[in-house]
Amino acid sequence: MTVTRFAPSPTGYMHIGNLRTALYSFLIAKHDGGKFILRIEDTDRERLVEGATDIIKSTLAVTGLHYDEGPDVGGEHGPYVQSERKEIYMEYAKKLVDMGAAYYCFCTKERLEKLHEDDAVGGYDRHCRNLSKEEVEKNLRAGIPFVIRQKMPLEGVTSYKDEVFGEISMNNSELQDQILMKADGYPTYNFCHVIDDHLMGVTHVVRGSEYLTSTPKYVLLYDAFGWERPVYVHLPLLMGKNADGSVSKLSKRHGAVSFQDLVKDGYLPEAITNYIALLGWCPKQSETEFFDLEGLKAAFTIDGVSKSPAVFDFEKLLWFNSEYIHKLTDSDFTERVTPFITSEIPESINREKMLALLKTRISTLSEINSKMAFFLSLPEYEKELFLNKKNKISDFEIVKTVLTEAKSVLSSVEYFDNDTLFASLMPIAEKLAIKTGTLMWCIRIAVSGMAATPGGATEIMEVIGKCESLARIDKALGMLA
RNA sequence: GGCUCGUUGGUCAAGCGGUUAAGACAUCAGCCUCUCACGCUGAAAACAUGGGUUCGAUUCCCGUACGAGUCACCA
Repeated sequence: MTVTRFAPSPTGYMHIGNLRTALYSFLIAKHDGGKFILRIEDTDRERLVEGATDIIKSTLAVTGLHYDEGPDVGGEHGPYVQSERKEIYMEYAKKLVDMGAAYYCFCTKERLEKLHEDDAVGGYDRHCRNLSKEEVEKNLRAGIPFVIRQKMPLEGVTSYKDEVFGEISMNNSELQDQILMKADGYPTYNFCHVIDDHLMGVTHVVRGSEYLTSTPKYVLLYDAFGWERPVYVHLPLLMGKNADGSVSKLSKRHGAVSFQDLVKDGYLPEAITNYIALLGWCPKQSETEFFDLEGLKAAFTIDGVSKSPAVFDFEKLLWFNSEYIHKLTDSDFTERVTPFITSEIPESINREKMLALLKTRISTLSEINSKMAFFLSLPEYEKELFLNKKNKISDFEIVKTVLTEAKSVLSSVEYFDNDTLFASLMPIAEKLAIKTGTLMWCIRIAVSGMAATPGGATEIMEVIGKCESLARIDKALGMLA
């Protein structure tokens, strides 16, 4: 059975790149009916951020990335938080030392820093690699702080196969004797993820391609323990476009890059998921780009994952989002957009009609406020706005005539719904021998005060009602007098 | 700098030795229309570069350029 995991470290918000990794990891498992595990990698005690784990969990929940095993839900391989598994790592590290694949290192931070500054050395000089057993015992007994390092082969080549990138080989001489256990007793990522992945039965390791070149070290660990190596699936990076046109790893300076920021800006979780699924992956033979989670599960295969980094395109996300908003039923839309509405909507407004009109014209939920403002109060406008070349309105006389006629017709209309209004108003066009467009242009400007509006004149009047419509027409007439 | 990886229109991308090199977003034009939006139609727009291999390379190999990642008691 395919078992994958998402193993974030709780250091803050949920980056969109992380979410994509979680998504792909989830999909790879679910495509095969496998298991998806959430594991919290909190071994860096200094970067730990309060509440970060909750953000991770809630993000996975709203995007539908439900995990079969993990904190809260449990499972047979728990605990799923690394800080609660501390003893396990030391045990395995010591095993490695006994096998001669790792060693104690008593070098001080100061010494390491000095090595670091000296470019000629190029990393750790393996000073403690050949300490005698007696020396190690003595240091241990003396309570000298230590770390445990992996003993890399000095020559030869280590290779592994990645499902996306193919065969990757590194000269062992390139490999540092990396730290497995830190002086504070916590393991490093380099060590504990291997232990956990093995213990938890993870079959496919899915993660960003920044791990491509360190994976040989992990593979060596599996080999040392005599464990079966997992299938590696490294994902292309997500990039952002800089102001000067260059690209770099997607980060805050490119805009809202955390899931919650995007949601706060009015993006729908399902639109975000759909869009990021397509960044670095393409379905084999598909006519559509629209996928819900079920569709993704069915369509997702690793051979559709690309190798080259993808630039995150906010324009396209925006398009996906507007498409998803348009597809919402009116009641779903109302439910989801309401929390974004910041101003009071008066009773006189036909709220339902207004939202229906706006639904197909906004791209993010937060746009609702600016788009609906003119319904609530008439914006200031110049009378020149009535002039319109296409509708052959070159002077104010015709505007005045139209509005005067409209006012008298409207006064006797009882039900202000779109169809009735349209039917009542049309005779004016006939009477004055003008086009529908000309007639409606004058009225629409009067009731909206804007050149471009969501919906036509009659739809707008349906929303604001008889009283307000007539008041706005009166105001226009006053301006023109 | 060493190592690893990548390079098809502005962006996401299909292609997997022979194609008029798909499609989507964005852009532009036209149509539709009670303005806008939607929708429809169309346009412009790409195989980084130099060598091979081959009857034939976007596709395979090598070099170059450019880009990215990585070289932590971070993950």
